[in-house]
Formats: sequence, C-alpha cells, structure tokens
Amino acid sequence: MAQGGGSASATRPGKRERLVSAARELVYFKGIAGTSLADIANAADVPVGNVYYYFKTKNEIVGAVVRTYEDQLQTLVSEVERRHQSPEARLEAFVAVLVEHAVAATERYGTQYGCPYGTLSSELAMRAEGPDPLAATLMRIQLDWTEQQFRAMGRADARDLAIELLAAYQGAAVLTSTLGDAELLTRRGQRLQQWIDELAVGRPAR
Amino acid sequence: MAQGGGSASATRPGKRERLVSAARELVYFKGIAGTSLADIANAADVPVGNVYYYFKTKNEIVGAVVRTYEDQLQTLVSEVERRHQSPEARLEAFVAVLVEHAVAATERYGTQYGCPYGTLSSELAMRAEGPDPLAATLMRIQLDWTEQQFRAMGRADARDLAIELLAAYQGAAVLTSTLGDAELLTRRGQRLQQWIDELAVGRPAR
DNA sequence: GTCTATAAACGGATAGAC
DNA sequence: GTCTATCCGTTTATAGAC
Repeated sequence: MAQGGGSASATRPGKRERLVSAARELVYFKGIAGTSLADIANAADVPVGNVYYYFKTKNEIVGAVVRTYEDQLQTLVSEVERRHQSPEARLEAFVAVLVEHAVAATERYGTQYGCPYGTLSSELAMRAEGPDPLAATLMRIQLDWTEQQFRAMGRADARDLAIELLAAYQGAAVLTSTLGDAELLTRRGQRLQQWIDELAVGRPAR
Repeated sequence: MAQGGGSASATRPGKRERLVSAARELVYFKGIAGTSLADIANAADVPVGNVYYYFKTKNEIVGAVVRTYEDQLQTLVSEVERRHQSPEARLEAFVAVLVEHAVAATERYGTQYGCPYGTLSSELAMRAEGPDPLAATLMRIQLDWTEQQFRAMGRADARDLAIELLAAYQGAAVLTSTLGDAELLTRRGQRLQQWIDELAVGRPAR
C-alpha cells in the first residue's frame, strides 16, 4: 500500500499526507458533501484521477480525516496531561485549546466556523443509515477522557458532567458558527472554565 | 405566483405545500446537500421537472423550509405563552417541546437525529461564503425570545443565560445524534429544566 | 397551469498509457 | 508508481408539448 501508512518517518511531505491535509481543511469549511475530489486534489496539487491510487473511495479519504482528528485529540490530551497535574486544570486547559483552535481558524479566514469534530461527526451521523460508529468516535474519545478527569475530581456523576461540559462546548460552537459571532465561543469558554473551577472548589452534589 | 402564498386559506393540500413539507422532512434527515430535487419531488408526488414551476431554484426551496421553521417557532412560543404565565414555566415548556420534537422524530424512524433548527442552520452557515443572515434567523428568534423570558425573571444577564440555555440544548442535540443515544437528550432536557427552576428560586447572581 | 423530455454540468470512479 | 483521458450516473435546470 504505497509508501507507508500514516505517521511513519517518510522522507518528504508525501502526496498522501497532502491529500488528507487538504481534505481535512476543505471538509471543515465546506462539509463532506460540499467538498469534491477535484477540490481536494486541486488543493493538494495532485492530479485529479491520481487520488484513487491513494484512496479507493471518497469515504476512505473521510475515514483518513477522522483518523487524523483521532490522533490530534490523542496528542492534545497527552500534552494537556503532561503540562497540568490536577484534573480541573487539565479540563480547563482542554477547553482552552478547543476554543483556541476554532478562533485560530476564524482568524485565518473570514467567516466563523464551528467545532471541526462536531460538524464532521454530525455530518457522518446524518449520512449514515443507522447509528454510525465512525460518527461517534471523536465524541466518545473526548467524553471518555473528560469523564476520567471528573472522576479524578471525586465526582460520582462524572459521566453526566462530561456530557454537560462537551454539550455546552458543542452548542456554543453551533451558535458561534450560525450567528457568525466569534466572541461568543470565547466568552462561553471562559464561563465553562469558571464552572469547572466552582466544581473543583467544593459544592459536592450541586 | 401560483395559487396563494403560504398560510392562505387554500381549498386543498396544494402541491407547493407538499413540496415544502417533503423538503423539510428530507432536509432534516439527509441534509440540504444530501437531498436532491428528485427526492423532494418524488416524496411529494410531483413530477420532477415540475418543481421549477413553484421554485426557481433549490435555494428557494430551502428558503421556504426555513420560513416554515420560522412560522413553527412563532406558533410554538405563542402557544407556550398562552399556556404558561411565569417566564420560568414558559422556558421549561419551551425546552420540553424542543426535546419532544426530536424524540418524536426518533420514534418515527430508526436512527437518532439532532435539532432540526441547529442542523439546518449549521449547514446554511457552512455553505455560505460570508456570514449568512438566513443561517442566523432561526437561532436568533429562539435567542431573543429566551432572553426576553430571563429578563422577565429579573435577570440582568438575560442574554448570556439565553445563550447558555440554547447552547446547552444544541450541544445535547449534537451529542445525541452523533452517539445515537436517544435518552441523552431527554436526560439533558430534564437537567435544563431543573437549572431553570434553580435560577427562578433565587440565587440572584450565580 | 401541468407535466415530459432533455439539456448542461458535475460528481465519483475506472482503464490504461507512460 | 504516476498521471491522462474518459466513462457513467446524478443533479440542477430549461424548453416546450399538452
């Protein structure tokens, strides 16, 4: 299968990586359905038909993009765990990074976009007939890790809190992109961090 | 323009209404991009090419769908205001209806779908170049009404609370559809109502 | 006013030359 | 292993018959 899988030590950028990278960007901005293979190939500076040498189907490219996000999330939480000791500090840092990413995308381009994980997962869930495991993965990774932090804080309702936190962030991202208000996400992120703080201080059951 | 606009007293179902109704359903389940004019015409029992007699373009149909949702939201809040006096009761009823709608859609079909307003608005925001007023309308209507209720409760931070409430609901809808967990939305809805209760009781600033 | 037939463009995907 | 040329289905949209 071509020249090495994903994170292998390649000798150069590699067309496969370029394709996935371009696909990720385009899918984030225009959605899966709104992104054609020609768009991807064009953005990656790869001949159109040549795409099929690296991926047998469009869905396979989307799968690779999801895989990229999985890795990114894994790296993200590892980094957060390395830099912060307490679960509450880790959660706050996690929220901060998510918000930063979205804001960074906004500054690079004109309009306001939502959470990459959320929009991609939503579209995957919609295009699938029944429940789609691929659509759930990214959310579940975040959910599991967040729950773990709340549990480390001694919360018995860790799962519910994890759902509450992620839902709050995802919803804020939706409002941000639909209203086109970049500041909304930042403000909501700060309030979420405040909420985490309050949970950490005491108030056992809420 | 054919036989009467929207809510006029027509003599029969009418093809235009059938088209919009079919479009609304399909767009909810498959998204705008995932729904073709042939799908819509087929579901509405209208010849494919004939669609263009009623709508000049696909975007126009989508616009009509959005318009439908606007009316539905207007009816919804009017009904809620008629049935409930206190702002907190109104907010709780509003949340209850939103959750009910999503759950009803789940029971009619197999899989779990998100909030119709949210998914549609998100897709509209994504397909537009710059900020899209159409994408913002549905959210803004809900936001304004919700803010109004919080203000009636004497909250100075009414706008922030409105954003918090809607974001919490939208996020729960995203998680629900991506995880395929129907119960999640119901549970989150109950917690939101509880939260509204607590705000009503006292705790002025939070 | 209603519908059929069809155009024009684009999408994903393939065969096969280099 | 890399790229070109192309096929075929689908999609939006139109022209024009009834």
